[in-house]
Amino acid sequence: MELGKNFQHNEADKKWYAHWNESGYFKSTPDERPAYTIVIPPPNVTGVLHMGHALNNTVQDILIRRAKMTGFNTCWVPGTDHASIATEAKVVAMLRDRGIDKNKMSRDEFLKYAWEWKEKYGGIILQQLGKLGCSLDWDRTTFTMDKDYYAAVIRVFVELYEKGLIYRGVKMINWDPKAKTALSDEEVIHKQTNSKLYYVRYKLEGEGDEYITIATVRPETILGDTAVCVHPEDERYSHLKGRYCIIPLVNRRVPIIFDDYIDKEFGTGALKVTPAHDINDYNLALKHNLPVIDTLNEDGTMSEAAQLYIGQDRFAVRKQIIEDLRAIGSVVKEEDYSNQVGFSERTDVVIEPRLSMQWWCNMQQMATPALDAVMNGEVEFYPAKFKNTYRHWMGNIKDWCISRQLWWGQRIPAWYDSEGGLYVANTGEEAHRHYKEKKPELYAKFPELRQDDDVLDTWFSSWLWPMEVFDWNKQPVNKDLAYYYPGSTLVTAPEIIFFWVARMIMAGYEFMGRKPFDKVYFTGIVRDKQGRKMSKSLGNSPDLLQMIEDNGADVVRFSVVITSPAGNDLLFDDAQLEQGRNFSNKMWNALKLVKSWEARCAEGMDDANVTFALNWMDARLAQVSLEVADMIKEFRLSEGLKTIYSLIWNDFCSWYLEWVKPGMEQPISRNVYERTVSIFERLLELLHPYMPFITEEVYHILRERPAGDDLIVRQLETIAAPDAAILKGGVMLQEVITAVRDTRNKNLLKPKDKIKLWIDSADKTFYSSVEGILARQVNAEEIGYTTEAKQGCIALVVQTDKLYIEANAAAIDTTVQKQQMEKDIAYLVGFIASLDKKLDNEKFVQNAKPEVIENERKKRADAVAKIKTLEESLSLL
RNA sequence: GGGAGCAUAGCUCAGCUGGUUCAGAGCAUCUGCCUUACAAGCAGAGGGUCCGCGGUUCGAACCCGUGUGCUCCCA
Repeated sequence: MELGKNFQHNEADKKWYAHWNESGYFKSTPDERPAYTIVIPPPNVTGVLHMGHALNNTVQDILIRRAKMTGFNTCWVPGTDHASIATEAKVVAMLRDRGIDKNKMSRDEFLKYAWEWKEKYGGIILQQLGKLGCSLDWDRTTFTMDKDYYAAVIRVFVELYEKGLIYRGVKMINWDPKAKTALSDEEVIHKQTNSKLYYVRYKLEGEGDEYITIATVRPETILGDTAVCVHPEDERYSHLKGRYCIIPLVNRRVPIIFDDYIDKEFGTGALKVTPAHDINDYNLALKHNLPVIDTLNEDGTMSEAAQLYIGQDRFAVRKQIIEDLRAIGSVVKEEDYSNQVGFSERTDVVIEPRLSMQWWCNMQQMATPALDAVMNGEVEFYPAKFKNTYRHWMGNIKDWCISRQLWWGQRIPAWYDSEGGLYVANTGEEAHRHYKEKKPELYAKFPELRQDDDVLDTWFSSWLWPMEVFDWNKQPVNKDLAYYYPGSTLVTAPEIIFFWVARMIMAGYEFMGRKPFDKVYFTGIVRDKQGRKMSKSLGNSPDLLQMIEDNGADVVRFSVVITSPAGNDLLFDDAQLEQGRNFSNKMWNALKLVKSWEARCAEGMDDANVTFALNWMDARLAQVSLEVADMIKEFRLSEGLKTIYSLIWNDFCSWYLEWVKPGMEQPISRNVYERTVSIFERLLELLHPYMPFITEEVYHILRERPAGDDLIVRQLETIAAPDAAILKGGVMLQEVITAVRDTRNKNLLKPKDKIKLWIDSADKTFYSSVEGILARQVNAEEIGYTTEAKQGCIALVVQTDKLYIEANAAAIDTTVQKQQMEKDIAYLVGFIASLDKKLDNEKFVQNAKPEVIENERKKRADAVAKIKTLEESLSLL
């Protein structure tokens, strides 16, 4: 079979993904094996694959594939969430493009369009995950607005309402004027912003020209001021007790009030109080019984109540009002000021604190078991540092605002009668029944109920994900749920620890009575080369699909994982793609080499000269397999990949293949060939979870295979501890080869110049076992043994063995060699001195553990022996 | 303002319970090679005040304190 110059990823990716999928390898049904379950963090239905997804899902796929190869029945559940705000915005935009105004259509009409949009675009991101190689059980694909899922969300709402944990109330909420909905605290992003602090004077009521000056960054809210507040102990203002001042422009008379909430140092020490637009001011208003004037409309324009600028945007008014205030001489001064401003996570507009009637979920009770579970390790966090973050949030948990003024989402199952009476129920019929029972007379007159217009926060549905993907609501006791729940590992980004992780844990305990997953692995954030977070607005996120197209999924996976230490941020750089490409190429070439031997196999050859290589490679494989198993267990995936990379490139390609490689046109022993192929297969096994496509392709080219013999489902053998002596021998052999090569280089011997190598060592057995390998690797035509110094040779020392290179004397220049040896001796002398200092120190000998002392003595003895060897060799040069 | 984390080679990071085979890896750099799978390669090399200061200890990259710089989360 003729192999191409390179691995052709485009064909192989497509071919193998289809093969795996069609062979049912991604599917899972409960059986007697242990389950390994991952529920995907459902990507937003409006989303397209970006670097964050690539990292997150590559990690999950690695865990799943590895588990698959180690005896688990793996189930990775795909799906998407409906993303209320984002999707509704998309649909509104789509309608606008078609010349349709959302405000002029009914809820049902709008939802029809929304579903149309979802059917058309909602599956894109899942297909893209397939391109990345994700081994998802597609038959289990779930959407948070599926009929059954919808019902589950409603049921949970009703249950929590009946338990008294959900209630309706007026509070200060975060208002998104663009999406025109309330948001939870978690959906507000605080950013440091450069603002202006304006000092504005309010005239005091009464005769004369007395003023009080306040400082504000939001002068447009002046129109809603209903008091000015100062600290009771502030001497500057103590004379103002009982006085009133006049709000400029609107000429409203408001009291000067006193409260120790005020920070005397900030601004002028006098605070304008705008109860409708600031939570702290609102609290003051409650305490001091002040009126509340809401001067903003839902879209962020000024309301009728503002009296001025009605219908104008809040930011335009901010500029205008300052000019107008300046015109009447009310602006005292302005200064630059840096403050934290809240922005909407979804629409990126500035959030308005707003008093509003919303639905709330009291989290206090649910938080307790969820907090305990993480603190006592029942749910394990990796890295553990996130336990702190979690504890902090859970310990100060606030009620969750769960209603959204949108149409796309689960509509709140609350109905109102004409008197405002409230009925919460799973269905409209049920609500009517309650109504009829409770108020038969009213019912007789007005049987109609009006359902609440709002929908629930998307996270109020996705917190049920780990259980509802297994059909919890419809069949609370079912085989899948019993088998797959709790999930093994949740892989997600730390930024949604509160949004989602914490709430899933709460929901798990509240509704299942059990945790939703055993472990949570938090990946890092993907950043660009300069360390900036990748984002649409910065435009620094590469086109991932193009990247997969150009490089193949394996290379993208490689580059994403190789640089991503456990739980740390990932700095993505194109250089890593190159490294991955080179690695693929390396394996492809190794395949070509091994394949080229297939036709040259000879039976019954004497393998003695390469036995060491075979045994050593086995031992290295065992050693690395064990290391990698530990690393993956601890989510040190990047280290695992580095380790495998090095095993394949260095140990296998650079050493092993060179050691067993037959001479030009020479035959190779059948036994050596077969063992080489097996070793190659085992390397592919190790690498497969990281780079599934090329490994599967190479696996199949390596040998003819019966149907069903696919790498993806191969089971890893249990590994016995490697033979330490062979490993040590391998290191020694490599050291000798490197040292001889280096000496050749330093003495300006050409690669083609033949040498004779003389060895003076106590361990002749070892050298005879590697003689053939050694001779070829250093291009020696002969290897001999000696017990005395060889005159006229270049001497070198490896550990405590002496080696002599006999070569064409004319070419030899020993200057560099000599310098190196002198340096080595000097280093060792210093080393011995430091050891002596330590060993002569009584306190050390008294306090240190015996084995430590013993080790120091041994080091000293070795160093002494080595100096002796070096000196002898040096005297020859 | 509260909390968390980080600082080791030019870059990205390992370094588990303190003990000179522990100062490491990969990438990058330099030198020599078109050597019979691979120049997307091979062989070899150089490179660090382990952020500063103080302390604990026989011994500190590692533990404690402090300063500086950076990052993240919360308010």
